[in-house]
Amino acid sequence: MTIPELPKAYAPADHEDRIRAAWDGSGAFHADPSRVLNEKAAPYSIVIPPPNVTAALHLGHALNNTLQDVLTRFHRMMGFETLWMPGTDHAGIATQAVVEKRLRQEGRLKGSLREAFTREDFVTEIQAFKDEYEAVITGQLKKMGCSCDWQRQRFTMDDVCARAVREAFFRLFLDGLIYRGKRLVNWDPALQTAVADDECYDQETDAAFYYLRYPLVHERKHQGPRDEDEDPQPATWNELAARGYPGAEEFPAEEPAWITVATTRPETYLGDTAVAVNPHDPRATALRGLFIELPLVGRIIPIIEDGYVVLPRSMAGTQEQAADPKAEFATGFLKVTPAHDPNDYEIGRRHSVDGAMHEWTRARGHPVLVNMMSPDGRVSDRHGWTDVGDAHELVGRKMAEARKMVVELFKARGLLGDVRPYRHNVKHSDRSKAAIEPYLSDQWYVKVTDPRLAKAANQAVATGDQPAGDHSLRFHPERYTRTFEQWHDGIRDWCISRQLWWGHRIPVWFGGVLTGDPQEIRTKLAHWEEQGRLAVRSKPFGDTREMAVALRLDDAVEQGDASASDESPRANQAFADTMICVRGEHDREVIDFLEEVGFEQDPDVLDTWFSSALWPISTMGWPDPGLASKMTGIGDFEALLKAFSPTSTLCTAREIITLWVSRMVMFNRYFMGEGHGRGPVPFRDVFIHAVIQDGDGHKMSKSLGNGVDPLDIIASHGADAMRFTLCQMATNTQDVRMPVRRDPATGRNTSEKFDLGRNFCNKAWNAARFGIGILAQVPPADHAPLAPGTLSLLDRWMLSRLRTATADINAAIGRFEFSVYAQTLYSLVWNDFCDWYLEGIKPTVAADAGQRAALHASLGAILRLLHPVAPFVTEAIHETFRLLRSPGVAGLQLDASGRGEMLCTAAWPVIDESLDDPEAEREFARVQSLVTSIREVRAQHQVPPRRRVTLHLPRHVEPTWRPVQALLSTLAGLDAVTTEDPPATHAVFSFDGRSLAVSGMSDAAAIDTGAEKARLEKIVADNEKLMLVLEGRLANPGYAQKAPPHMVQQTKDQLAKAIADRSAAAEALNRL
RNA sequence: GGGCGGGUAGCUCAGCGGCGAGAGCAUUCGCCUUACACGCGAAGGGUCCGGGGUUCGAAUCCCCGCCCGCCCA
Repeated sequence: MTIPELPKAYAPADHEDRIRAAWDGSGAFHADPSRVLNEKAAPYSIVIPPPNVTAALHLGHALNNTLQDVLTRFHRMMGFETLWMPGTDHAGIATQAVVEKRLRQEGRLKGSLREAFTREDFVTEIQAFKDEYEAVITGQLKKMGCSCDWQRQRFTMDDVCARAVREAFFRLFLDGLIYRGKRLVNWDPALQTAVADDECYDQETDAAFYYLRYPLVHERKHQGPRDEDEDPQPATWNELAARGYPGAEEFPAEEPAWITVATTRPETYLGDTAVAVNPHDPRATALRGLFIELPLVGRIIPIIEDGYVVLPRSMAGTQEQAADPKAEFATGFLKVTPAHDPNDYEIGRRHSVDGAMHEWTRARGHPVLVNMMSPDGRVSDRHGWTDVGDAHELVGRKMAEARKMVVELFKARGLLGDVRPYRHNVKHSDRSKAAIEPYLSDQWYVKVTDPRLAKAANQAVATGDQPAGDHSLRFHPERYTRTFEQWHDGIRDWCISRQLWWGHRIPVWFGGVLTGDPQEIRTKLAHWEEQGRLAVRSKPFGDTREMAVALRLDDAVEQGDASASDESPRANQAFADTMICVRGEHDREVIDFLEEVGFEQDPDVLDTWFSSALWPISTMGWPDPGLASKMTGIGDFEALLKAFSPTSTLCTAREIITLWVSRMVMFNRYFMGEGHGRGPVPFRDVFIHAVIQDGDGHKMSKSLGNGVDPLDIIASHGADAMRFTLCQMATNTQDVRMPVRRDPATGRNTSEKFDLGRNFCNKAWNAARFGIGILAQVPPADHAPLAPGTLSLLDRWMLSRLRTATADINAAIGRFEFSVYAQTLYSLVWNDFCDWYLEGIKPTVAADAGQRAALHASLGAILRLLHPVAPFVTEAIHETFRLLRSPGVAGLQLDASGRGEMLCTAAWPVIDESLDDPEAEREFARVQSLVTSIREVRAQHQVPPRRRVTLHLPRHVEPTWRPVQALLSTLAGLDAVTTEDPPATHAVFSFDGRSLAVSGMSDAAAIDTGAEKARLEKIVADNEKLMLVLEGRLANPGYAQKAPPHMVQQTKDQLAKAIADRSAAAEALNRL
């Protein structure tokens, strides 16, 4: 058989497509769950963190997926039945925003989205966009060499995953873990949806502090039903003075008194429900029992005491308080607008449960939360605000406009104090750039505060005895356990509704205006409920303290709405409070009936993380694998879930711990544990890797648009080079900076950082080219595997190094130390195999069958060890390498796995301990050391590499070098080793405390004495310096007494050698 | 505000009680030595952020401080 010669350089583009096609064609990455269930192989599984379909992948994803592929390929070669489940995520808001922007750029969308498109048409647009980007992303992953099970690829909104989402929602709803309530959210008035905190950014804005005077009044005197005509009685300065209010006497005694609030958002005063004062404020006591009458509106609100209120600088009790920048602007009085400010919301919560606000507002029938804005960002009296009073001219105004008007109205009434310019951060929406309005709206929540969810998640990481902790989930690096735990400790209920069109629609129908007989409807609902096809709940439900606020607000809203539209006949209000969750997405009978009688489905969609949280099980067909098989035509879903769930490892970045990992753990434990939160975790190990930053230290992200396309790097350096470099950078550091530059020739990004990987791949390629070239020349003898003991020193050394490296690599991958894996390979291949082994065998390998067997074994093992990180180049080499035959070396197994001829399914090397050869390692280290010394001398005398020199050894030393003389000559470029005295033109060097000589360095009659003198002087100086250090150490009495004896001995030996080396060099210097 | 990480060669980073503190790139010198110039051989280059402490011994452990970054409020 003729073995083809490999090209001189590895050109990735010449191989990658061919090899990828071969992998695809072989089905090598398709996991077979039956092998697990039949106990033919142990399972190893990973689910991909599904990339968003909003944009192409960047280098951060390249790192993430490279590491997953290393794990996947490693375990596949180790003999595990290995599943790497690929897929993509629909990314609700991000994708919707991107498509909306695109439509605008194309001129196909002007004005409001909701007016220009129907929901259905817009979703069709997004669907097309998703198809486009899903293909781009899949293409990127394939080009990177990811060995995913592509036949099983999923999408978070496909039928299989949608089924899981529907079931999960239904079960949580049924179990009372989902509720609907009013909460403050970040409201984007342009997109008209709630947005998450991480979808907002702060922008410095020039604004102002407005000082508004709020009149003080007495509570009306009579109890009982409120008399609308009874005006509240103003409190006068006189009275305040009598109550001991500091400074009251400076005002006209009989005039109505007021306090001043400072605010940057005067328009929200319409929603004020209290004024707060710090309990340490000297004015607080004097104000007890007094109230505020909101100008124009006429609403009476209480004065409450709360430590959150910033004291003005003049009253600050501590330095810290005075240093608060707000203290400069503060008046000590804070208008409390719980429906329009998160801090005020918290104050509202604190005081509504058992505080003054609660008692008082309850008695007056006033809500704690007054919402004065409509979803499009205008002042509105239709969303929970009834007491408009004289403020009606503000209704319908945009918030910014209302601000100006409020200021004017206060000014006209003499109620405007100062206006002071103030620069501060204002939250804006990432997607629309609109200023965020804190906004109270109806949202759906998962009650993750329930112990079955958050607490169960924490139990998974806790160490200790059951049931306190089961330690079934481990983070790597371990420190991230704390992040995970603290998140769950401080967790708040999870808002899962988004006011979008793209996503899983909330499967709940509300009672509206109904037609039909309530009794009949009830009967049907009960019947279906019994069949498990729907779940019925009346709102409100739940009983937490937190909800008390929301409930009171719900009441308020109902009052407001009722006055606004009082059309519905009372009989049909029977289902006004009814919420119905329909279990089956395609249960037409139920859905059609509900809609016929007037129930309407909630228009909102679920937060994307809700479906992501189910990813490890939804992709495997939960809850109905049989149905999943029917839907997809993939037959073995049933076995898939049994064989591969829970998965083995999750590989992701740290900001995902809270967003995604946490939710997967909660859901997996809940749904796979029959509702008690003690089910299995979705994965045993979570590996957190570094974040890739751009050259400016910003995180590469799809939304920032600073991502570098892996395909650019593949184009300039090749996929393996990119993978190796990324792997080599994956240390336990938190961030990796990756500056790139645009190559003017191609217009693509590239970076010199990847030269490391490219050079290494080329080095491996050429080593293989050389090795294969030698092995192809001589047909192998028909021979049993060679015993290591029969091999040469160099071969035994190489096999010993290989065995150590393999053990190190196994351990490194097991501990997720990817950079250790890469670096171990680098030095094994480059330093040991190329620099020493291949150089050393050149003169002998042609005639030494044992050496050829060792070469074959080494090369075969290296290809396998290298494959997980550099799959293309190794597979390309293997195409030729596998044609070679070799008797092999006993103790080093390079079996085929029996699953095809390709390297990707070859077995991982198993190297027996018997190949450990410390004696060979020691002996060859001595050779390396002498070779290096000779090379130093050669370099200093500028001896050309081709020129051979002669080594002169003392007669009694020579025998110790005789066995390795040939090796020494090869590596150091010697023509002879002699015991004869050197000729006049020679150079002396110190080795092992002895003075050795080299001659024949040039044809000139004399050597360069200047260079030689400088060289020797440096040796003397270096050794003298070292002697000082070592002598100092030994002179320390504590050292000899307390340090371990072998340390002391080592120091003594070092010192002896330094002294000998110094004197050898000094002697040579004298002779010169 | 709470939590976490980092500061080591010109650059990017390893090392985390005991090596004269390392690697890759960059720099300098010599080489197109028949696997590889994406290469070979050699060299120079360090108050291990600052200050205390523990220890026979600290880049490494502890305390204080100064910078930089991330996550969660």
